[in-house]
Amino acid sequence: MGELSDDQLVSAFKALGHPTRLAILGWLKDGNSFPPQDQPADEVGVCLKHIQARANVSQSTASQFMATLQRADLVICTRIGQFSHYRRNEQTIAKLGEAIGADV
Amino acid sequence: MGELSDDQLVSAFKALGHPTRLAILGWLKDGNSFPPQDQPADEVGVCLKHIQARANVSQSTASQFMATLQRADLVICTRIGQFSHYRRNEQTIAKLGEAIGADV
DNA sequence: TCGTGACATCGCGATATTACGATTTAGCGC
DNA sequence: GCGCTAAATCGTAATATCGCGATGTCACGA
Repeated sequence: MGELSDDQLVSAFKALGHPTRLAILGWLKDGNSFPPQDQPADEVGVCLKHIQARANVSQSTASQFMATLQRADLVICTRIGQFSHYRRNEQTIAKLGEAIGADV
Repeated sequence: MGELSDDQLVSAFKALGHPTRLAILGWLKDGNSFPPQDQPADEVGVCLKHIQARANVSQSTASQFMATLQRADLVICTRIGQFSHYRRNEQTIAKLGEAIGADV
């Protein structure tokens, strides 16, 4: 369980430096607050469609937001059939919290 | 001692989402690692000139970096005579760490 | 295999950020 | 006052990000 590199820190901070992406990460704390879906949200994550609906952006924008969060390792994507499910990567988020005060 | 608003979180993350600004905040943890100056660095902060020299950027760029960090409340500026001294705002940094996991 | 729905990627214009040199503002010593 | 230095601000070109519609890819069901 290593620490986050400087590059990883920067890309995580960059990803969080946008109001909608920051909000999405907060929403994902309670996956069951989203509409029901075939797979349980608290296991496999929330379907992109539901994230898009709550964020009120186009499909492509929602997809790109999640790709940015994923590149920063802040979320994990699980694809099941046609659906992409996103859930928080609590490990990275915890490391980020630890990095503040230690590295930062 | 309130918490950070969403806007404050976003602007703090945005400010940290740049490798040089992130590095500067780390450097400021040990003000005495900079060249000596009239005022003690661990009391009043580090002179902009020394930050500029270590970051290896132009004077105007260094000034703007610090202004960005200051707008995000991550550093405090103390002007003494002609010199602007910058030190970490540990209070905001601590709140930011707490916000990760709570809000984020 | 053909159509449909879910998602990713492309291409684009609009906007924001970056980093710089030049200029301005202001403090200091003479 | 004058010159010198420190720092903020201005103006700029280059670059990156934002958000969208259009297109491409893939899974599913009829």
